[in-house]
Amino acid sequence: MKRLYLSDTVAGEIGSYIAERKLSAGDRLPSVSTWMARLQVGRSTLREGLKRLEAEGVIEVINGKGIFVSDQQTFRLFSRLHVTDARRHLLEMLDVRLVLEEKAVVLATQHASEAQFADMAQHLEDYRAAREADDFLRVHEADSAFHLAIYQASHNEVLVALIRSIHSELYVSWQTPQDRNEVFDASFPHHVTLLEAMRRRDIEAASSAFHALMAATRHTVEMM
Amino acid sequence: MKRLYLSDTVAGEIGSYIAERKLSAGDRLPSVSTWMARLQVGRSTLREGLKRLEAEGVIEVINGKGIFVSDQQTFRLFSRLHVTDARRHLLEMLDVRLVLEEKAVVLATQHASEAQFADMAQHLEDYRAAREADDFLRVHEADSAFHLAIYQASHNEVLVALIRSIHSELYVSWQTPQDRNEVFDASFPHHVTLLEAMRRRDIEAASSAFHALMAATRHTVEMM
DNA sequence: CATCTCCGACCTGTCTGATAGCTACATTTA
DNA sequence: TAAATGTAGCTATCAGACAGGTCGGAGATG
Repeated sequence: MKRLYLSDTVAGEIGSYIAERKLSAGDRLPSVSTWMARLQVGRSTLREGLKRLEAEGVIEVINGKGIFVSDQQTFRLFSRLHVTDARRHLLEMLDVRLVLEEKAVVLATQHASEAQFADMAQHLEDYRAAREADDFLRVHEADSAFHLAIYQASHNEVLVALIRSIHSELYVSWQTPQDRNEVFDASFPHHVTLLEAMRRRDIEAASSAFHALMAATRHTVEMM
Repeated sequence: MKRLYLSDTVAGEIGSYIAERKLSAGDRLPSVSTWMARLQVGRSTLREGLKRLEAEGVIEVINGKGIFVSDQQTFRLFSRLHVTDARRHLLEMLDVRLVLEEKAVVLATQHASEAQFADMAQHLEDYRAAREADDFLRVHEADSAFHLAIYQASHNEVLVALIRSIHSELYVSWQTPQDRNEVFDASFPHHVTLLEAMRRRDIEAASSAFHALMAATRHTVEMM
């Protein structure tokens, strides 16, 4: 049933090229004319393939410079989701985040290395320092980094890929300018408790600390 | 910093056209030459814009027919995930699926309407009939439809959007041609038990039935 | 010698005209 | 009536051309 277009084949071909050579962010790919000769296709066909890879976030084509491997793909998960009730939407997102991150917490408690725990501790320290300096941007960055570190420590690549993809859409929305202090002050102690529990490899305690953290977050959303 | 290319403007323009007129799946868009005249751009530029929208899953361009609004966006979550160990990858996917779908099961048990339960029952009946006819394609379709129905009955739009987006990548992979019978035969009874428990609004029973189902699936993967 | 300017090689962005192939539908034909 | 054919409209692809961005080196300038 699936129609096969040359331009899609081109996209696959170039994607394979990247995968096979294990190229990473910033690496440069052969030029358009090189690919035209190599794949024996016309210019427009090739560019359509490139455009598709670009839309998928695999590559970046820069005028005058060349074709480069992109650092990460960004998707638009909710771009076509018609959100009528913002508060309800936030609560639904929290539900999804809850189950994904709880899994990450459990896996991280089991599998995280000491270096990864140290990494998390550093993010928490940044968190505290930024809060003290009333630098909310950095507070949020540190908070994000802490949670991302948990996902990474889960050693589940699918989970990491998934959360990286939807992170911006899943986490950003509740950054209301109002009452930031409350949100952060309420959740910070739970962060500390969570990290300590994970470090002790105490799944029960880690899980319950995480639930307490999410309960606090949910509470602030429900108050909105 | 963000460079503005005409082809991206085109994509935005056509996207707006769809949003403004609230077009939905299957609706037909003006032809390429119409757009060329309307936006005053060349054909290749326009087609690059279309290719981007196509990659984002917004539209579908079919040779000889025209340009149509697509029913769902599909993004490629694992396109850049270098999978070295297929078996481990499958197990990781199962972990992610487990937590997402368990949440869906619980929510569906609480919130599903009778019509939605009837829908699930119909899919199960299709499942059984297809299995009897040894029509594995339809077996898989019915199975997919059953699980998707659970997500939809959860009434959590974020969950639905998420699972719709990654469904093809999260579920397709273990369709190994070999031993299909075993997989399906082992899991079918659990499907029935699961539906009955949800229908009774018995969260405990539904949850444990779902776990049994996933345990069976995990078992077959681990045997691979 | 150090610095600046300019030019040319190489790259991508866009346009245009032409051709082939696909699809749906009306028309003709057996 | 049903199959074959013609046709209009559409997308897929190609080839060539030109404009504009980027970068580094040759040469001018001090």
